[in-house]
Amino acid sequence: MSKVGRVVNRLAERAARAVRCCTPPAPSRLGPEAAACCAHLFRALADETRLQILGLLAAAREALCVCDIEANFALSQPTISHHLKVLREAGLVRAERRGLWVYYSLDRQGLAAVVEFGSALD
Amino acid sequence: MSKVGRVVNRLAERAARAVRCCTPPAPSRLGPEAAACCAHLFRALADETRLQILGLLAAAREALCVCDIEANFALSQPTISHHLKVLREAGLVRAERRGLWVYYSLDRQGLAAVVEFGSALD
DNA sequence: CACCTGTATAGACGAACGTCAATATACTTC
DNA sequence: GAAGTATATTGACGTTCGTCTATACAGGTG
Repeated sequence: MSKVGRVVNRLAERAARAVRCCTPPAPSRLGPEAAACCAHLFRALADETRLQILGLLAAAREALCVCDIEANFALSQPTISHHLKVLREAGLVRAERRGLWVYYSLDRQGLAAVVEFGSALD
Repeated sequence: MSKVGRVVNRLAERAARAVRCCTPPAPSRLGPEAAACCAHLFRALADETRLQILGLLAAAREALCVCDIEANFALSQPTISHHLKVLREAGLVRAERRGLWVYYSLDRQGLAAVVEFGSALD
């Protein structure tokens, strides 16, 4: 059976089961689209190296060039570049070119989103 | 060459490069052990389904049994059980057995950790 | 212009993850 | 204790992720 078919079957089966076991359904506080957006953000934070990069940028309190960041890890340059890209696309850091170097700094907006999420569910 | 060998080589090479390009090294605000711990937490949040489960529990403002949670998703029972386990082990939800059912509720401590992280880097 | 240096991208590979069907476990009821 | 229901665990499979090497691109310098 197709995947869609299986899903439909499962939902129909649930609808048929008239008696709910305990509490009535409550509308989630996090819609599917909001959840997808937050998941993208948290996926960027779900790696030890990326968290340490954020820690470095926070401690520096100023922009750092890639080679400075790279110097703190026993990882190849492309790997660091990859992590920076993930952080950038999640809105957690910003990049700025200065001549030959690219400087990265924290993007407070992304961090604010993290705090917001935690507070919203509380 | 072994992985360790490669890493050692890379570090030695960096030490040899006497001239740093721009800023002096700053101690990270997030040690390796703290980063690993936070990464574990965020990995649990890095999935759309798990975020929606948290949203459900937050909206309910009371414990929900697994079948109630399950009813909100087109996913198999073992899959939901798996997600609940991940959330449990991250300290984001708590489980409590009541007769035949297991009730899940938010664990504010885990959520507080998320907020703390966001604030700490700011 | 040719060359060098810093950063990004492409492609490959193994590990980890989300999902499922099948099965086991925990508890209740007859 | 046998049967039924709610939840957890196991093992398999395809996908995503982190890492690497090799290479491309961008911006300086002779």
